[in-house]
Amino acid sequence: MLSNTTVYGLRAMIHLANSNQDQYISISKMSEELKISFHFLTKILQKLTQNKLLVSYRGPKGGVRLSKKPEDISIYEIVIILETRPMFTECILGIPGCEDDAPCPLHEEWRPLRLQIEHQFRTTSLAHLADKLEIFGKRLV
Amino acid sequence: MLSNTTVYGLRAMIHLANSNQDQYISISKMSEELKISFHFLTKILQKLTQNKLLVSYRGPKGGVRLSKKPEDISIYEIVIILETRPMFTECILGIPGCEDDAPCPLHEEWRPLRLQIEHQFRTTSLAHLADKLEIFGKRLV
DNA sequence: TTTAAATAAGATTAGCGCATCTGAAAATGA
DNA sequence: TCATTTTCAGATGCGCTAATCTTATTTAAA
Repeated sequence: MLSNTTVYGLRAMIHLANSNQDQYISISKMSEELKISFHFLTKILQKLTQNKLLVSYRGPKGGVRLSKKPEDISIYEIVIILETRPMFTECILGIPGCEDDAPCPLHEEWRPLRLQIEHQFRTTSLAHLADKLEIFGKRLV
Repeated sequence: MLSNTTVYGLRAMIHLANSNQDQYISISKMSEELKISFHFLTKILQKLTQNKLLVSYRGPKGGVRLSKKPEDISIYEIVIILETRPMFTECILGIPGCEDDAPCPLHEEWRPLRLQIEHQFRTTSLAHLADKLEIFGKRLV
């Protein structure tokens, strides 16, 4: 469903939403806590930094932090940035040019589900997920 | 969402459901009509044959045919056979052991969507899709 | 000013699904 | 029996994402 890259990115972002927003969090620390390869995580967070979802700071005491409040970051944004395929729009049968006007046989059945998934992703914020982590003791590892 | 293998398999099965059930359909003919590499399609249909969804016959006039009525084959069965990942059960954050009792932060939001997708796949038959192809002129290529 | 800590960026390697190729086996028909 | 058609099965090559490695750059603190 989601690539490893996206999954790691989501976990890292939830972790950041659950951390102190006023300080930069070291990527190496995060990679240890989340059990993600440091170099790979660096690459992923770079992409999120380039796309303005994170702010980075180099040097000692450096790291990354969220660019806006966790309430204002949806997991939709993260997925769009990290996923190479257009998962919220692509045809379930992979038929080129499949759309409402020229649908594949599965189009009508798939459309509402696709929209529902997109809606859920758009309306789920990092803050919401971080709360769950905090309050209900859910896990990222 | 679905691998190429699964997508090709689904298209081929819909094509078969839309063909004469009483005769074997040549894989090479199908590969031409569906614009799928012959060798690759052969591999996919072999898997479906091994899993009893198709019956094959070698030699001249050979090919494959559905093992039961199109009404009785759901696309769920096809996906389960061809997809390597357990897409109807896996955690959206890829966290090992994530389940109702030990959920990840996204578990509650994802669960109903996952179940809905599974239900749609389980209740969509090849016959239904073949009808659409026939009646509404939808396309597989 | 120097050293160490940290991200940035590019190059390289590994693994896996995708796709192809080749030969074997089975069935038909002449 | 023999040639042809077809699926079956195993091996091989390709390409992309995943993962690693290396070097450069920035910054803080001693």
